[in-house]
Amino acid sequence: MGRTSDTREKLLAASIELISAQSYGSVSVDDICEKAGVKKGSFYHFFPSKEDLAVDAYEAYWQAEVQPWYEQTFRPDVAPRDRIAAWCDDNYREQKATFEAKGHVPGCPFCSIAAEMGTQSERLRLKSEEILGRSLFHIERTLRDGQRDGSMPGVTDPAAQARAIVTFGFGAMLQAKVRNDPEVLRDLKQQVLSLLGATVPV
Amino acid sequence: MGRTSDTREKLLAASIELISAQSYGSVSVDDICEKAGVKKGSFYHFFPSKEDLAVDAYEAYWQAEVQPWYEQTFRPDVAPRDRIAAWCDDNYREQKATFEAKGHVPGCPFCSIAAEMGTQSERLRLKSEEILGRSLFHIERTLRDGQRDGSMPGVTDPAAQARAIVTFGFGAMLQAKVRNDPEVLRDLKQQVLSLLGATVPV
DNA sequence: ATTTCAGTTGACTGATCGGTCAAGTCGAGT
DNA sequence: ACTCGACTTGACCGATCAGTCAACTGAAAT
Repeated sequence: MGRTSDTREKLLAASIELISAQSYGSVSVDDICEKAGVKKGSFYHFFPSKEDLAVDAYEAYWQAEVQPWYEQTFRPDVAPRDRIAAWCDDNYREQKATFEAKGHVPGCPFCSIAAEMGTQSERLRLKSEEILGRSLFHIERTLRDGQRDGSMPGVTDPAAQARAIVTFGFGAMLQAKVRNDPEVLRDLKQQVLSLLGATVPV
Repeated sequence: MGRTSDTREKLLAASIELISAQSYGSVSVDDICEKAGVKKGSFYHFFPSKEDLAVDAYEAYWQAEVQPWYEQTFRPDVAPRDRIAAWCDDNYREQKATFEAKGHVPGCPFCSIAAEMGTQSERLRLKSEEILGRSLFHIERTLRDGQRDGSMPGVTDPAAQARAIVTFGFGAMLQAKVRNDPEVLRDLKQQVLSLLGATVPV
């Protein structure tokens, strides 16, 4: 019944691309529609509001782009230490590639929209919190694996140390954006792994 | 000749308050004028654009509020480790106080505007970078002091370790904003001090 | 007391904002 | 082949956006 289309997906893709490169507040519904090659009436056929689109777009972006990369990076057959190292290096490479292509370090899109809209849109904040929680989950599971197989003797409190790694990792992405210099992340791997070397639990 | 007024200062104060609590993009010139009790014509008598106001407002906010706190916190007569501890605790208390008063963890305003506008306004990004560099300066000087007086035996590379502390500290403020929970910062002091390899008495 | 000009005012602009709507179009299921 | 409704279209809405302007006001310096 009726026809189908990929308009919804085009809107999701256009919005995440524009908002990640700029910001939620500076990207208009018209901008998104133009980028997606869609008329505004169609936009409001699929999404009740710009905010609804954004929430769905971040979830779709995670599922389409980030989740597959996490599942690849945190494969159980990779040594725990190498999973963490790959996570750091991939983040570095990605930020560096965007910087060289666009001239700007974009930072983490989930963190950026949370920093911008966290106090104004509880739904956007919750979506960011949820997605960043999935990152934490992979890190924490990795630390537990490393603790179990004895390859990470520095891990004494996986939950707390995973939170520390997430804090440092996304903090470093933020610093790279502030300085607009991807080289801030060059030694991220060593810095994060050294967080696990210290036997001082929190 | 002519008259004087505090209109400029009122605009600076109103804008930093609104933008910190909301975001750059969602605060209009009209909002700022209304909060300052000033007509828009006066706004454009003092500032050529909203962006110019924001740059000046962040600098004025640093000079009026943050710089005095830093100079108090990082007084040379305070033991280096206590300076770092106070910096962490004050940040925790401030975020918690705002959360209890307004219901939202605001995060660091300089980081927030950099996350929002860093890729769009080079002037705003540079101002954030400059101000965050002043934080780094105080931390690094503290580590050098601790290294010199022997009270921080874990300090081997003050510049690098200061960058790590800044990365972790502002990363933690970002996580607190993402989760809208100031208690994320409760153990910031212990976590930061453990970056230095120092043992923390509890 | 007069001059002078920094500062103030409120009405105004054209563009753009998020969002609406009635009138279509067209493809999948029958 | 026809129907149903998912989807598309473009005109439209009132509000708000950043920014302008000429006329006005009043305090400080003379």
